[in-house]
Formats: sequence, structure tokens, C-alpha cells
Amino acid sequence: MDEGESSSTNNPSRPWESYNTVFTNAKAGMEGVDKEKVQRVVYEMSKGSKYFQNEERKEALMKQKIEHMRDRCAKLSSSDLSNYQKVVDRRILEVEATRDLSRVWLHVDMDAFYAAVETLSNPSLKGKPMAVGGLSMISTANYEARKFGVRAAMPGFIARKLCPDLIFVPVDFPKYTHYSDLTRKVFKNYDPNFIAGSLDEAYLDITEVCRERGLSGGEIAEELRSSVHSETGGLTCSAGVAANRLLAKVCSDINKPNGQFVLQNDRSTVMTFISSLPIRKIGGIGKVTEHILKDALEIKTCGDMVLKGSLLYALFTQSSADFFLSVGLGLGKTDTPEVRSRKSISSERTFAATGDEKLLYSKLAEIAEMLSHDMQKERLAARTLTLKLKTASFEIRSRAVSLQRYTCSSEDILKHATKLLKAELPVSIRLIGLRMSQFNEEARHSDPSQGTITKFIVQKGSSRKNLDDNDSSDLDASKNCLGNDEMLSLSYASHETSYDQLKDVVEYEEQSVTPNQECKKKEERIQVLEGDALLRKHKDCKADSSAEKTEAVSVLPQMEPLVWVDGYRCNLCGIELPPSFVEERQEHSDFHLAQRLQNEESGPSSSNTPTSKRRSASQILGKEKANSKPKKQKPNQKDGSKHIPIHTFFTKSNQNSNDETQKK
DNA sequence: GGGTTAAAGGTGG
DNA sequence: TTCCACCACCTTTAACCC
Repeated sequence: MDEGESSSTNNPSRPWESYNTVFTNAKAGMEGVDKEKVQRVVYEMSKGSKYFQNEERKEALMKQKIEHMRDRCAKLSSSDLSNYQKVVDRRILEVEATRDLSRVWLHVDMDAFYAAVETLSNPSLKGKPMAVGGLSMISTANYEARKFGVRAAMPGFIARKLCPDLIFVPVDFPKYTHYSDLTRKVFKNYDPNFIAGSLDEAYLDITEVCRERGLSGGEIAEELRSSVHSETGGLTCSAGVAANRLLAKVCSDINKPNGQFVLQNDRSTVMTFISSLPIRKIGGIGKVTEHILKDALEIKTCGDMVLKGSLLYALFTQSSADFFLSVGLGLGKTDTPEVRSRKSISSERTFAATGDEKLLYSKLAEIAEMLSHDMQKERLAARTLTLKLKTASFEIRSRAVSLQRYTCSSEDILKHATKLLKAELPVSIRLIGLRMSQFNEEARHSDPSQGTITKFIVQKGSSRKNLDDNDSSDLDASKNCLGNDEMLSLSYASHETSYDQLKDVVEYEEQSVTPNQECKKKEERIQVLEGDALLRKHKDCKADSSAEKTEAVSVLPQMEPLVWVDGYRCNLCGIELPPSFVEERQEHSDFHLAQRLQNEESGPSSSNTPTSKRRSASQILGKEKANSKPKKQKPNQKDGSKHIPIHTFFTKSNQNSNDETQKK
């Protein structure tokens, strides 16, 4: 079975041959598949679509990357190469010293897990081609369906074309979790600290079990697989046994389904095995990396990675090159890692592409709600929010903001997400996602009774009665969602950015805002347009102590208190906010507090400022400085820059970052 | 120079 | 007739702050 990849030949009469789909890659159960037919069908069903165009765009990008790498390769002198070879030789000595052949690792992978579970609960599906998922996307397919070229991550409508009799079964996560738990009970008997990769796979360190029971890794694997089969009522799995996790994973794929493969723990066996292994078999090397290594450096097998080590160290970052080299030597992790906790939590939804802003905001609200719900369920609070958008043309954008306060409330999430989204409009969108990261570790690691911390944060988030340092800086960050990035880009796009330009932005921003937003906009506009003038006004303002309704901010004793003159006008800057605008008023007073801190920071007495205060002040400054002082910017943006000033989005620029991502 | 943040991309299940 | 997910992790690059 020669992988005679004709994909790089450009035969006009067979255009599908150059369409690089992942669906023709070798996968367990797909050996007899007519690859060319699959590729043709996928091509026919895809061509011309927005998705297809985006794929072509990405393809072109990759080719550029490869060209660039070839160029750099050609420029390497022989003395460069011999120097890099010395680096390689040294690294080989170093990593060889860490080689540990004393452990026995087992990788278990359930066979077509979701599909197998569905068949177990509905035996009439047995022997029929079936896929779990829907017309838009398939999660997994059984082996009968795979014979037709149907596979995981394939759109359902293409799968149906490949296999008209395909039966679709909707995804049922609770069911899979139940069966996954059954398998994990078995795993625990062999390694209580096993590493669960996902619902359907796990790594087990079976060194001790083998020793205690005087059994080989292969015998333990046999026993475990049979145990899984009986405990689940008929599910099969495959296993790989080797000296480290990387190799074990490769091995579990070799005799799939319902099989196993053992790689002996001695160096020469490992080296023989790895040297001819295609690089794509390695976890972490996907379509793009494979192409780059193959087409730019002619690295096809793991063994090539060692042979061409000097090129790898010359062209890739140290960490990438280190990874490639260790792969080439058959090295992998052998330790049992510390308990790993999640780093982020997210929610995203795809829908029919739309530019209708009302609809988009309501989708955003739904997603914020879902995310908040998930976070509360897991008792998580986080402070970095990332908005992900997929445009109608499948371009992915992400925009992030870090808050000064941990939160999980849907109100907080939505508030900041709305600002991020607003800056992107107008645009036609087919997917919105929200992700929260940078968790509050203390809250997470506290005992369950401490769940109240989260509750406290939620409550605090939804009704912001307290004013503390954090709140004020949080407010500041949120306030600057519009102002900050924008000021940043505007200020370095041209130091004498004209008033007109600013006005354009503001005017644009003013379209379709609710009265509530209108007030905020006004406030932001003051910030944007008046900058220092605000401070001047601040000075000139007179406090009307006789005002009926007053709200004094007493955090800093020497601060002139903010008073709502006549119950609605700020004595410091004159902005008008009715009493019912509780949150806006809170934000507004926070804003003045931030201003106050900023003044103090830049004043002569700053050296006396207590650390805590100074820290929060400088955090604020991080955002605020943009308003008063242009950020430093290199005189001419080199081509390698990835930064896309936010204002380019306001000018409806179609240009994406295509041309800048090549540099590596 | 190291740490942080933002944006983008790759990978795998 | 149309139709290409959702989630989490990691790395890289750039800009900026301390």
C-alpha cells in the first residue's frame, strides 16, 4: 500500500487530486477504501463553497510557508549546517541521558466508541453502516461505514453521498459518559493514577502491576481488554504497550480494532520501530506540520528527523526542534504527571450566517448564559474573556480582554463580550464562541464548602454594590474595551490622528445603541475625545454639596467626592446619568477613581505610594496611558507584525492577516 | 530580559 | 434544494510593562 500521494500533482482533468482533505488519511478500518473516489466526492461536494474557498486560502498560506522555509533552507551555508549539527549532537547526548526504559506504559483506545455504545443499546444497528452525529457533522462512524470512506469529523451530507444507506444516530453524551465510567473502573484496577485522555482513551502505567503479578505487558493488556469487554457488556478496545506514552499511543493504533501491539523495551527495538514510522502517526503532527516537513525538508519518517536534525534546529524554534528530535529518537513521557486541571472553559455555537446585529447580540447572550452556567456548575471564576467569531467566509477571529476581577456571572461575561463584538460589526457571522480562562486558583482548590466563594463572586457580579480596588480596575478595563485598543492603534497609526478620524469611530459606534448604551457611549466619547481636557474639567468643576441625592466615593480621603448634582449630573465632569442607571453610575465613579489614581501615580509623591495601591494604579495605567500618551511603536512595521489595528475593522477592511503569518 | 496579554494557528478527540 | 461542530490544549509571535 504505497501512499503514492498524488496530491501535489496538478492535473487539470483531475482537480480533486490536489484538494487536500484529511478524509483520505489512513485510519483504522479504512484500508480497503477507494481513496480516489472519496477524494472526488468530497471535492465535488465542496468546490465553490465558502468553506472550500477558505480551505484554498489556508492551502495557499501553507504553500507560502513551505516556500519560505525552502528559501531559508537554501541560504544555509555548510558551516551553518555543521554548527547546527553540533547542536544536534549535543542535544542527542542530553536527551539520550534521560531515556527511561524501565516503565511499562499501556495506551487503551476504545474502538469506534460512540458508535459501539449506540449499537450496544440498539442491536438492530449491528452490521449496518452507521454514524453518530448529524448532517452537519459526524462524531464517529462504525466500521461498516468506514468501508465507504465515512469517518469522524466529516460533514454528514458528504458522508451520506459516500454511503446513501448511512444511518445517523444523534449524539448522546450522558450515555457515553456512563460507559466511559465503566471502562475507567477497570483501568483503576491496573493503575489508580491512570491518565484519561478523553472519554474513550487512557494511559496506564502498568509497571507495578506487571512486577507484582509477574506478568508481561502484553498479558496485562489481554486481561484488561477482556475485562473491559465483560464489564461494559460487549465493547471492544485496542491497546498498545511500550516504554513511554508516545510510543504506546502509536502502538495501540497498529492492530485496531480489538487488537494490541507490544513494543519491547530495548533501545534498538525502539529505534528500529521509530525510524521507519511515518511522521503523521505521531500525536501532535497533523496535516500542516506533515506537509511542511515533507515538502520543505523531505522528512517523511521519524528517523529522518534525526538525520535532518541540523535543518530542524536551523529552521524551527528550539522547543519545536527538541520535540522533533525526541520523536526521532523514540522518546516520550514516562512520568505520571501531577493532576492536571483545566485551563479554560468555553461555549460556542454555529448558526446560519447572519449580519443581523440584534440576532447576533441575542446569540451572544445565549452563549454567555450557557458559559456562565457551566462555570457555576464547575465552580470556576476566571478573568480573561475571549470572543471567537467565524465569519460567513470561515475566517476565524478572536478578541480577548482581561478583567481585573474574577467572575462567572453571565451579566459580566455578556457585558464585556458585547463590547468585543460591537467592535467587529458589521460582519456576517456563522459562529460565536466565548471562552473564559485564567482561573481563580484559590477558589478552585478550596474545599467544596468553599463553593460560596463562587456564589459570592456571582452575586457581586450581578449587583455591584461594593466598591473596592478590584472593582474599580475591572470597571476600567471594561470601559476601555472600546477605548483601549482603539486608542492604541489610533495612536500609533499616526501620532497626530485627526479629530475627524476619532469622530468617525465615535459616530460609527453610535449607530443602533440603546439609551442605556448611549450614556456609556457619551462617557467613552468624552474619554476618547477630550483626554486631558477631562482632567481640566475635573479641576474646574465645583461640587454642589447641597445636592439632594449624593453618592460619595470615600476610598481615597483626599479625593474630591463625586456628587450627583440635582440627582443626575456628575459634579466632576458634567455627565448626566439618571439615578436608575445604577451600574453606569458605579462605573462612572470608578472611572474617576481610576483617574485619581493615575494622577497620583504620575505625581511627585508617587514614590511614597503604598505598593498595593501602586500596583492597582499601574494596572489601570496600563489601560489608561493609552489615552494620554501614545504607545511606543516601531517607526515602520516590519512584515512580520501580526498586529491588526482595531480601526482597520472599522474601515471594513477585507484584508486579513494572510500575508503576515509566514515568518517563523 | 522576563512576565503578561492578545491574537492566531495547529492538533486531537 | 442545502449542508463542514464543539471543546480544550499547546505553541508562536508581537507588543508592552516592569
